[in-house]
Amino acid sequence: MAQRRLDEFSTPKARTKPQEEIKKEAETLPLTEAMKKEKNRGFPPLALENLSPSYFVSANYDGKAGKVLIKLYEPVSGRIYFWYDNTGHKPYCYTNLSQYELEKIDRLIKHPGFDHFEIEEKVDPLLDKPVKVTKIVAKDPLAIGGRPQGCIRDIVPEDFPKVSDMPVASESVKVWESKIKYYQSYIYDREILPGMIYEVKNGSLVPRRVEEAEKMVHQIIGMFKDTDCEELEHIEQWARLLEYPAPKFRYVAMDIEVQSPIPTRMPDPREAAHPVVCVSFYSSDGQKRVLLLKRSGAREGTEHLPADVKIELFDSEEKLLKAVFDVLWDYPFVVTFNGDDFDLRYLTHRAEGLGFRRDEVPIEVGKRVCLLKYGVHIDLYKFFFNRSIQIYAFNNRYRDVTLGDVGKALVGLDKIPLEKSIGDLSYTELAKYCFRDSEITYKLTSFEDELVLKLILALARISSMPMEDVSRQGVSRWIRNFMHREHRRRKMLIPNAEDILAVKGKTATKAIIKGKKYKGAIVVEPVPGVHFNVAVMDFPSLYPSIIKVWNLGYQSILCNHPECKTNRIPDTPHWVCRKKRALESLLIGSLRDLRVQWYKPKSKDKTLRAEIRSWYNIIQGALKVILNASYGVFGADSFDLYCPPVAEATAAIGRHTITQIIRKTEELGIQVLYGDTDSVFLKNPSKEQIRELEEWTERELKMGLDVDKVYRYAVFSSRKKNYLGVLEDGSVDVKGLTGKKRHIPVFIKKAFDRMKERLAMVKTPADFEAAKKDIIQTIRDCYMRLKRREWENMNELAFNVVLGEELERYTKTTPQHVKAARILKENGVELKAGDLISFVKVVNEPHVKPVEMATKNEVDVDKYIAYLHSTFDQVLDALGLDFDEIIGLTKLERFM
DNA sequence: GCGGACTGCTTACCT
DNA sequence: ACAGGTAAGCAGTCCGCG
Repeated sequence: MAQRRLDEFSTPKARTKPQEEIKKEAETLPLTEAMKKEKNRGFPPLALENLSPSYFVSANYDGKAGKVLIKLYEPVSGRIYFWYDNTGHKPYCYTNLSQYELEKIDRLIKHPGFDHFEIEEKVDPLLDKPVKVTKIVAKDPLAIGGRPQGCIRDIVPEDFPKVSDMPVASESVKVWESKIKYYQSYIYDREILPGMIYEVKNGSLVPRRVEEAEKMVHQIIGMFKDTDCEELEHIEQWARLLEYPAPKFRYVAMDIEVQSPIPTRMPDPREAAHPVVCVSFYSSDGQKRVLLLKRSGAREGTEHLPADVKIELFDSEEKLLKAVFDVLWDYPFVVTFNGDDFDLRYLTHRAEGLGFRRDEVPIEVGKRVCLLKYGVHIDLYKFFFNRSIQIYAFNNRYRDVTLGDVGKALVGLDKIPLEKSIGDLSYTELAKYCFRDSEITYKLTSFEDELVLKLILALARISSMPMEDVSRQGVSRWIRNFMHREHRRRKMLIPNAEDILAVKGKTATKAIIKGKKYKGAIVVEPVPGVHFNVAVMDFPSLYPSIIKVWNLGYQSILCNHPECKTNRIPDTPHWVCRKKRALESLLIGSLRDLRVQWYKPKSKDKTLRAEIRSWYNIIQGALKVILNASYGVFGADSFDLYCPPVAEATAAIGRHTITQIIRKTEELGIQVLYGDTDSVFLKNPSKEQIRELEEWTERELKMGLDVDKVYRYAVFSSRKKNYLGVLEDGSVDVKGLTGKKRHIPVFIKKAFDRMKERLAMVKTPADFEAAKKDIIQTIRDCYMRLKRREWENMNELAFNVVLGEELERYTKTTPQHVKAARILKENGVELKAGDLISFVKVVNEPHVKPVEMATKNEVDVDKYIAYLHSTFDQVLDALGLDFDEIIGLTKLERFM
């Protein structure tokens, strides 16, 4: 297959115009007032021939210019430059109807957005053969799709059967690629790479070569020289994307405060009925500012802010907003926490209400996002809310996605607690409070060498998405987009989801859990008890390895070659293609290899400079996030390349793999204590046995099995996904035990943590006797304090449970936290899905009360003792202890 | 009318 | 808006019980 390398692209075939000419055109466009006013500063800031190397950070469709607009960030000046498309690229979609047939469709030909037809040869990946399709080219993206009615993509299948001479079923009329965002389509077609470095030459965007990075790419290729050609090509492409340097970012963090008459309620940003009384900024180039609105009756206050914070007092809100907007017209990156839904939205509507003209406001308000006309807005709330980011990039270090909790967990900085409402604060109290929020937002962006921005940049490169989109969308979009890029590059039609499903069908195995689509992983029954010297062996990224080694993808699974039907997937009726490599297998497989063999080791290599190592660590983290989701997306019907048999096959091969490992392990005379999905826990294996197992796995299964960690000892009950392991250095892994779940009362958690600390000190089996005595004491102590109602405050007894749904939607049952939430609501507290409910168990109906309303004497102590019991049982039976006996003894003592 | 066996719902966790 | 598997507690239902 003749393919161009990614670094060779970008000499657009179409006639190009220099940006000056575009600028002249832009000047004839109806320039907005603000644009004219900004012109002395050079607005729009065009990317001209002499532009220094700049990062492609964002792309959008500029409706006024009717062109794609690309934002380039030039790190030396710290400014954004605009580059408008000058190749005449137009939006389009494909159809299997011929030009002749399409011409009969009146509504299409007369559509104001219709431009022309082209005939193109493409490969249909579901048929695996070349097809001729008609490209319907439009004048603007909304003509293809996006309007509620009368779009080309709907007209074609609706109208053709009616105008056809032959009876045609509307399902046989196909339209492809009509739902791809226009600027994404542009990015794929022009093969420009978001996040990478560009210059402007003869009006075109040209990639800038960085020799140092190319050298590393070369080194990586050398390391993978034994891999086959097709795979190597992809390794090279990924490596180039990941080795090129990141810029130093120039950015500002922002936060606003609004004075609302009802302090418990968040002001509505659509109405923006109340004044913006304070705005703070904290920037990478040293600006620390608090802008305050003069309020009648406000006290000066006595709080101290850091000396370098500049406080500015405004006598009108208009002037304050103008000063805020000046900052937003200036910075290439603006960072907020929830700015999409609050800060930027509120500012915009407030400004409208105060009579600002549209073009004086630097914000573009969308349905769910707020973008900037000049720079790039990153909403950290959206980014940290992303489950994959939360779990895999930050190892679940923060639990609630609030500025305070994320700040505490990642940068050790909490919000300032407020006892009064915003309106009752003095100037300095308000300034201090507001400034702290900007400070946390800033530090969440700057910490660990600007990790967050670099992570977003790396993900933008991998997924070919603008930084704004990548920071707001989920991992399935990232994966979809790099798959789309590859389809376009190979001139493959991007299949419609319903066609994949129709051709490849559904699943064949039966899930254990009711309502699931197919059978998943194996969990081995644990051997209860205390076990010394336990080696945990696992497959690094098992599912991506399977996708790679077994050539899994929507094309290859259940392919139509008769000779492949014998290439069976164990434990399923499925087979997989022998003849042609699937794209998913290639792309995910090469990413996996790069992470495991290059980025993971480099991120730990102490011989490298700290900043290089930190970049490698960011990259391996980005790859981890993508690889961890790369199997799940095939089983998610929201994914555009949804293919249930691919997900099912992956899980089935996983079961087959771990089953074989267990069989081989036992053959080698090693006891398997436990295992889950991709891991086995081995009792006291010898070095020799481990080596033999590793070699056998590599040879027979073509996959690496590593020793992940060795526990000095591990404690298992009979429960799956429940254990405690003490590592050689004394640190303790607790998995799944109630004692670590976040909803349990602090009072019980403290006792559990004491036991954990005591167990960490145990080195030999003999040490256990003393440890058991101490643990018994801990439990008795906790029990007695409950019985005597000796706790410091009611919060210690609170269960903290997330409200998963809106309150009204609990119709089938009423769980306890919902009961407590309803009591809160009756008392005027506003609650929504995602809120944490803190409640205490009490004696009288309905047996729960919100913490703040409960008193010491109504606490149902026995319920807490029962909870203490079940929490400790998970460990006690393995230690040969019995909760009732421990408690019984104290009862005896009391009566003696 | 009441208690035990059972199922279903909900949340939090593991890989 | 990535997947399935497991634990735990409680809500709700059904059935038997002179």
